[in-house]
Order: sequence, then C-alpha cells, then structure tokens
Amino acid sequence: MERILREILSKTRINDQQPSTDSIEIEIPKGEGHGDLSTPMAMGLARQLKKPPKKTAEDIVNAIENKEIFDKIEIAGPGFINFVFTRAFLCSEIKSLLKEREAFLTEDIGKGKRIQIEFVSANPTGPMHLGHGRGAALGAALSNLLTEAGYKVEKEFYINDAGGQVRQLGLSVFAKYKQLCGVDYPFPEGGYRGDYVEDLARELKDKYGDEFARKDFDEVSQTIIDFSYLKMLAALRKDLEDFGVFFDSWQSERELYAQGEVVKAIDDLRERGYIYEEDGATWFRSTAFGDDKDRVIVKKDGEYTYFAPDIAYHRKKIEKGFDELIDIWGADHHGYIPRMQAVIQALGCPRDSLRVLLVQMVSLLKGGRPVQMSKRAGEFITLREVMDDIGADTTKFLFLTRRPDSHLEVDIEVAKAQSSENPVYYVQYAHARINSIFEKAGQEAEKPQDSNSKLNPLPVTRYPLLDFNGELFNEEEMRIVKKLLYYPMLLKSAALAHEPHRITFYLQELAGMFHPYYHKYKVVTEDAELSRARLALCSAVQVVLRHGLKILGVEAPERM
RNA sequence: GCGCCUGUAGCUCAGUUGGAUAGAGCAUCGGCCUCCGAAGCCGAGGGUCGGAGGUUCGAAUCCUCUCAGGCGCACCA
Repeated sequence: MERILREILSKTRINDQQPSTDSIEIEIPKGEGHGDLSTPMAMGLARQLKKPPKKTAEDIVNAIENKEIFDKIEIAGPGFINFVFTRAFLCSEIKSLLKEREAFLTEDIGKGKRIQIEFVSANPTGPMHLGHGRGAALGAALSNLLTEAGYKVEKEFYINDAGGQVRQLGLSVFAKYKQLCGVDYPFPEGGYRGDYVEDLARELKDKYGDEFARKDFDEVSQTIIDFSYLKMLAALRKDLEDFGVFFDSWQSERELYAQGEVVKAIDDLRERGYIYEEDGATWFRSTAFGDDKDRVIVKKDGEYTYFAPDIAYHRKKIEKGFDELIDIWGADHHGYIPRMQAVIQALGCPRDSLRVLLVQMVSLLKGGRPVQMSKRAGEFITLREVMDDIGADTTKFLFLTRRPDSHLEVDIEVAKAQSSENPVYYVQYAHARINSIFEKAGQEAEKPQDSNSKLNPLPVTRYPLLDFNGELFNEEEMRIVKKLLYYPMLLKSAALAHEPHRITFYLQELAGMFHPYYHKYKVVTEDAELSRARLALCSAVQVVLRHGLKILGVEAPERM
C-alpha cells in the first residue's frame, strides 16, 4: 500500500514542482487516529516554498488525482497529511498478498547489485564464543534480508590460517602431545589452555604415535599446526552448520600468500603512491585518508604484519567486482576501520563501498555473576554449549532482538529458565497455531455437510483463499490487515538500514495481535462465508510470519 | 590523555534515520482450559529517556559540554 501511495504522491504537482519519488517520506503512524499511513512531506516542502505548512499540505491534497482508494485524507498537527484507506482497497491488497506471496512482500531495491558479507571469521584456534554466535546470527540474517531485497549476496568466512595464532595453537598441542608421550616439555607462554587442546594432542598421538616425541617443534611444526587448525576449522564449520549458518566461500589467508596476492597488493599500492620505507620498515600511508597514523605492513625483520594479508584480502574482494562490501567485526576491532577504509580508498573505491558493522561484545553471566571469558584461563562458555542448552532458534532469536551495537548481557541461567517461555516460541506458536486451524478447517470441510456450507474442500493450507468477503472483517481483523500490509515497508527499511532486528520486533508484534484475536474469535464457525474470510486472514498472517522467520534463520514449525 | 560504542520501567531491550500522547518481554500482583493448541489470553502497577545547555514548527533521536560503564589506541594476530 505504501508503494501505491508513493506513486500517487509523486504525481502531485505543487507550484509546478514534482516531488521526486525518493524524497517522499511515508510513515507508519505511531498511534491510531493518525491515519493508516502519513507523510510529513508538506512540512519539508513548506520551507522550500516559503509557505505555511498547512497551506502546503492542502495544496498537496488538492493535487491528488486518484482519491478512490482513500476513505479520508486529513491534515493534522503541524502539517502531517494522514491517509485512511478504504476497506475495499485494503482487502484487495490482502488478496494480492495471498496471490503473489514473496513478490508482494519484497521490493527489488538491490536491482541485482552484488554484495559480499564477511562474517564470523573466527580464528581456528578454539571454539566459538557467544560473540561469534552473535556475528553469525546477524550475518546470516542480513544476507537473507538483502537477498530478499533483490541483492546478490555472497557469504564469506576468512580463515586466519597463516599467522602466529595457529602457530601458537600448534605449539600448545605439541606441548600436550609431548607430555602424553612422557616427555617433559614446557607449555608455551600464552598458549591455549582449553580441554580441546588436550583432545587434539590425544588425536595427534592416536594418529602418529610417538613419531614426534623426540623432535623439536620446528622440525614438525607444519604437520602439527595443520593437523590442529584443520581439526578446529572442521569443528567451527560443524558448529556453524548446526547453528544454521552456511557460507558460500571460505577464503584462506595462506592462499593469499601462496598465490602472491600479498606481494601484488603491496605493489599495487606502491604504484599508486601510498607505500614508503622508513626505519627499515615498509609503511602504508593511511593518513592520506584520515587514519591517525600510517601503518607498518612489513616489519624491520622482514615479516609481514597481520595488516598486509588483510590488504590483499580486501583487494581481492574488490577484484571480484562486488558493488558493496560488508564486514562484520567484533567491536574490539573498531580501531581498524579507518585503516581498512583507507585501503579501500587507496585502491580507488569510494569510502562507503566497505561498510563495517560492529557487533558488540556479549558479556556472560551465570546466575547474576559475570563469567570470565578468557581462552587462556581455559574456562569460557561456548556457542555450542548455549546452543545445546537452549536451542539454535532461541539463541538466534536472542541475538536478533538486539541492535548489533548494543552491549548485550546474557545470563545463561536465566536463558535456560526462560527457554520454554522465550519470545521465539511466541512467534513460532502463532505459526503452528494457524496451521492447526487449517487442519481443523480441513476436517470440517470433509464432514458431510447438511446444507449450505461453502467451505473449500481442498487442502486449504496449500491454496490461497483469494475469494473472501472483506466486508465481514471486524475492527481487530482490520488492524491485523494493516499490520500485514506494513510488512513490505518494514522489510525495505530494515534492508536499507542493514538491521534485521527490526523484523524480529515486527514478528513479535504481529504474533501479539494474532494470539489475542484467536482467543476472542473463532475462525472456523458455522458461517461458511465468515470462516473463509477469517481463514484468508490467518493464511496471510502465516505467510508473513513464515517469511520473517525465514529471514531470521528461525524455523517456522507446523506443530510444536 | 585520545578515539569508538552504550546509558530509556525493578531486569533485558525496542523506538520506523528529526515526527504526533515514549513501547515490548521478563519479573511482581489478580483472574481465564467442557470452547479451532494454556509455549496462549484478560487485567493492574511501574518513566525527570544518565545530567545540563543548544539547534527548530517538533528532540529519546542532531550539536556542545558533562557523568557512568564497556572496548580500543603495536614494527601482536
């Protein structure tokens, strides 16, 4: 309905000026009594035209040609124009929804533009914590959202398999392995201490026996490191899949080195004039694009800094020809944004072709007490544990009911206690409930009817009920109708803002309208025509719930 | 010291990119299953939007200052 209103408004001429389609703001009024949709456009226009807002609003209203779909158009407050649609129009929109489904719910704002989203990218040196889970839930939901909005999305995981981290893992496993072989060996400073390190050592011994017991780490480091990190990577992947998160592409850091991408990237920047040597090191002039200081990419000792492969990595992303890049990082990396955007600009791309979304940390509580989350200490709660405790759907929903940049506290005890009354079930329950309404309707339809029943004898869940009489809708039903018709607007704004959590809230609101309605009115009644109308509404609610849940990556169960 | 994020109901959080009278879920209290699913419904209480100025038709939202918490400020990854 927003689309149609926008079209109508864009055709109005005020003082020979035609407002551009994009400049027209259309809002969902907060409270009732301000129309079904409203626009503050007169207030903005009034300033330009130097006329009173109310007068401008009148001019706009007078310029509207096609008024049949409106029941009422009011000018209110300082100059809002409030639109009330006719029941017939709203119902015809619901019919379109039932008929066109996804096509009705979504709008192609992406126009096939290609976006790459890189997220999680957890080091393969240990299990994922809740912060990774938050990033995973967000990245997956965002890519679903943007896909629905008409973008071509690629999901990528960057594997840090080249640096000191995986070496540290290898060293830790090696130390444990030696100990298992009965050889005294010091555990590395700052090594990884989790139980999984011992598990890896044991698996290593199972596979290779005492083969490495008398060797130095340097002699066998590659084998040990590869063995360890590949196992960890496989575990990460399994956890992510069980969490319902899948990637299209896995980019290895090592591969960037092996294929000469790192050297190429530095050469490229050098040609563009952003590389210089000083104090025996090689620097990238990131200050040219607003960074605090220039950054070293090759150290005095000839080693690359971590930043070098990151440059190569992002250069490769650009080469792949994406229209927009999105990186989802933990908030503790926010200091890298300026230098990464400097890279993008140095390579000739506009600054905002890379958008970095920060996911704030998740602090974990257990019965009100903070849990230390250090890998060193070896005690931390993993995404896997939480998932196993309260379920993947609940966990995802939990993350997606928060803005990504809000600091999130999760009390694991509370989460467990609430798992059976979690908001996710509230939404899923509405979906399942509608399903059982249709089962009931199906049974009723199969019963031998004595007289004039017009219930559709077909399996009603599979076929949209296009033939219903919207005149029969009561006030509550009309409110649900409008709520459903707001969904496409919401989806669009969520996609533009890159904020999937808006969908989560919408779904709770929609379910929050459906459940009371269900309690108050019977859907399947003696009155066949009324039943058809109500079933149509239920079907529409279900279509929207299913669509929203799908974007969030949460199951829409038929039964619970 | 500098930078980024966050301060909204007892708790956890939304607030449509500056819109109209600030919302939800938990928690608390009181009710509802012969009736399409009680993972549900109905009702009640609860607020100086951290604080102070400013911008304008209009501010929880934008600007300045300030207080509190978190996180960053490497030739570590």
